[in-house]
Amino acid sequence: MPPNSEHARKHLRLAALELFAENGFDQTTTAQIAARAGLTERTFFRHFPDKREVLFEGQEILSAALSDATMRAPAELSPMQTLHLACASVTQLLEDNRPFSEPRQHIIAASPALLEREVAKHAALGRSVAAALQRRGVEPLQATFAAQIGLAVLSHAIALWFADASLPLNDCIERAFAELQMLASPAKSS
Amino acid sequence: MPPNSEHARKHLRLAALELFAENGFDQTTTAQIAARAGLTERTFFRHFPDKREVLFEGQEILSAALSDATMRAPAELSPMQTLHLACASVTQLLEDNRPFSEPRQHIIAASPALLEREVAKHAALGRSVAAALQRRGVEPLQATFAAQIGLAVLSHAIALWFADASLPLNDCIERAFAELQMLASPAKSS
DNA sequence: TTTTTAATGTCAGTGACTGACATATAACAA
DNA sequence: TTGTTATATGTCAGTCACTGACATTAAAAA
Repeated sequence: MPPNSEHARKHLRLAALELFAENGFDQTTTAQIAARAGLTERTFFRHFPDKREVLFEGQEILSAALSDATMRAPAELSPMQTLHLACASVTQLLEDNRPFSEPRQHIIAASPALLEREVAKHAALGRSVAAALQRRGVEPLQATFAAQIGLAVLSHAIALWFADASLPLNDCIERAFAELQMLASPAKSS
Repeated sequence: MPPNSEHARKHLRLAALELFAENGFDQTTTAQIAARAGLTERTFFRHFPDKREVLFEGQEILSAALSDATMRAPAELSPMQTLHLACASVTQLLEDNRPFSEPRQHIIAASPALLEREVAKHAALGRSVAAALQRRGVEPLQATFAAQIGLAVLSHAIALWFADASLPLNDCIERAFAELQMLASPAKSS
């Protein structure tokens, strides 16, 4: 094979993770990351479009999985039922990634710039799911709205899951969708 | 008075708006903005922490209004009733700002970097509202969840409002909250 | 072994952003 | 009026993220 590229990406990601954890995102230069990986700054930018992106790889996998599940759901399901099913279908993916995403969250939470990128990724995920709903015949504005709500529920489920490590993610998802119904129903008090 | 600062800010904002509309965000340098405002690049960065922020002023006003209304709502209201009331209480503010926010949206939508900042502002608004709900006694995770849902409803209401200029924003808000109930209720089909 | 191709290195350059220091201008006091 | 002070701005040098152009290496295939 021609010189392996995955090898370099892996090392760059690892070096970045270490340096961000040690010195913080802002105090770390891309040249330092590249140096620790035994590479040049220029090579860093050949693998990642910008300094932040080194922490956000694999996001497209979740996005694709969620969108696919949304499109493939039985046609008779309502938008929210569709999203419920789609969320349930990506639990395995999220559970596999948990060991990686846990330390990442700490780093991201410590830097406004990284937080900004994180919410941008979340918004992109929302647009992707909304597009999938549209392909099921949902009106554009409705699709965007439903996707936003569905992702808020998923985020809440993940928050519950992070708060209590013993709970399976699937249970958290069930609970989050149940809490959505309670929140949205007009009769319910606090 | 000592040399007026508001004057410079206004001119910088106006110059930026014009240049972004003419040449796009990426093709505009901060030096150009400052030059059109009759100032220096250094002065630009004394008034705005970064190039994007010149488009995002007044956001704190909405954030403060929404948080205040959330905190001041009658104690017996449920979280979602509280947010419904809070949303209704900022319609005037949003309607007054519409002439400014409409052209801004076009510029923002044309630049990924600006879109990223916009969703970051939205997320910050969500954190602020969640904090307000917490001060009403709502549990942290619940508060974050409810705030997310509430802001998604408000966003949807604004989308409806932008889609049909003849509708009053208040009607859009009522409709958006009604649509949330329909979406969330399990019995309903698409 | 030679050729080819993908990955990397080198280097110069742009533009966002910052710190340090100097200057101007308006209000206020003498 | 004149000097003093505080705030806004100018100037300049420097760092760092990011890019284009071109040269170089190393593995794969011919």
